[in-house]
Amino acid sequence: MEPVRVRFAPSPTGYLHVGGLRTALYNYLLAKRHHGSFILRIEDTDQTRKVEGAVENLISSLEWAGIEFDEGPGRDGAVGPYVQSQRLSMYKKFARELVDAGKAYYCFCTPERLEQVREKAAAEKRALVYDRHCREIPAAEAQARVDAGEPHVVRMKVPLEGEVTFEDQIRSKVTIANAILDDQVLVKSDGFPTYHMAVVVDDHAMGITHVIRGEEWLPSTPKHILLYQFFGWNVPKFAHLPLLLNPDGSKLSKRQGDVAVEDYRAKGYLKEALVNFIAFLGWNPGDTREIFSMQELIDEFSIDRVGKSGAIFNLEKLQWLNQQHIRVKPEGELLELVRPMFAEKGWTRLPDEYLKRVIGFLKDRITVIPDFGTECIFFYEDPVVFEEKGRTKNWGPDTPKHMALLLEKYEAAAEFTAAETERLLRQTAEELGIGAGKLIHPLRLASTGVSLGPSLFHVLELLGRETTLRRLRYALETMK
RNA sequence: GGCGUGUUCGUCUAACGGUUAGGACGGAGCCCUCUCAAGGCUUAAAUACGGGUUCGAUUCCCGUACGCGCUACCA
Repeated sequence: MEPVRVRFAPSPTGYLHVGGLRTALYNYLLAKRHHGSFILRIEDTDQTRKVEGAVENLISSLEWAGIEFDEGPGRDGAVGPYVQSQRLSMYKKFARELVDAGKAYYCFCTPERLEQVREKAAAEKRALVYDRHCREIPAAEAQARVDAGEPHVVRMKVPLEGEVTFEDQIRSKVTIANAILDDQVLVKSDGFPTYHMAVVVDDHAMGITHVIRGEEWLPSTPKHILLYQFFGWNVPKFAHLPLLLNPDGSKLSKRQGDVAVEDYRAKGYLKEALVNFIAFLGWNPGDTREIFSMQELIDEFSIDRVGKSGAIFNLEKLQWLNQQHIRVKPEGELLELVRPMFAEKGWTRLPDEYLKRVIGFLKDRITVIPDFGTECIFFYEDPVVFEEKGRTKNWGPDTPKHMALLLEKYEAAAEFTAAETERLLRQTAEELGIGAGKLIHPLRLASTGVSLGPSLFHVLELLGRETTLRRLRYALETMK
């Protein structure tokens, strides 16, 4: 069997869209699964939409997500270049071949005339296709007009009869009658190929075996197949992925939330979570497992299990998955993700060992990386104010007396471990003839400023005797 | 308008003709507990509609409805 070669072919119009990430991911997974090659190709045939820096941005987002390409811009294989604007001569050559073979023709219609044709068709409620006005111009005449410098495009000569049928890997058999197909423009008047010309030429030239792309390409696939036939080339396998949707069911768009991969990265989502989530939008392993690493996805992915219907991008599920991936990520790795934010907040003096333990405490109670810096800030700073709700609930008239007693015991404690601080507290409660809760809650408030957080005695142990006692004295002072 | 394509809990989905239609997120409740989480358990919640085919349809066929995509010298 021939080796699998797939490609992801974005246009450099800005950032990597999450829908694009999924397309790239599925291509990548299939390639890795079959020890094939994953190619990145830049489709910049529309000069008007080009955005500066977009290619670099696309690549960095892909790399962040852990999707490495085997061939592409800056990583030459045998079939480059991998940027379409650098392959113009090739398209020109093949377009010429098509014209000479009578499979394509020069069209001199102006945009205005085309517009009129469409309006007329719309008024008559017919399909809005080109009326083939230039299709029968004699070759010699057409060539003469081209030579004379008359503006023109090249159109494919779609057979008037028959139909194209192909087996989509996801949708099974799809059939479209040639009669309703447009005489698609192949080469624009600026000499650049259209998408339709460029994909076919490049996918063939680059030896692509499987074309996995978004569902929006399904209707134009017959034209592509016709082109393969015109050239006498092997047709690759096609798989058209269902779309990613907004909560209201429309095609996922910027207006209704973040769509750029870099947005999710910036908001503190782990690449592991985003990849896991995006993979499951349209694919599943067939059992009830949901937490998957990239390697596990590679091991189990198959196009057969990709669904047909569009999937709504459900942020809550992503949040849950992020939480799950954070929980299993080693503290040291989390620390590196969190470090820039800590630096911003000025928490640079705390030793790594301390921070790792804090992360250990916090990692199963947060959903997104920045939560490490907002969730329990008492790990990083002494509290200056005390939560009002906690004060009214847990700070009674006797509390100062109790806390003072506890303070004394803690000052004299032989060691300041979780076990010892807890023992001393329970002992004190017993002496006072009250429940331990009557001391624990005020102590939590006094030492952390809030009434939530991990196991109190472990918090105290980590804070250390000095910090704990300092905070207790401060609390007693301010809450007299 | 034309063409294509899709339709299982609110959401992501499982069930390749026979299931009490399963799981997960989110919701509700309970348990655990020094709080908040996490975790465990329980629970509500779906086969768009109408015809066929079949002993039997979520599953196969046809139609309807609705959604979505395409209909550019954009991809």
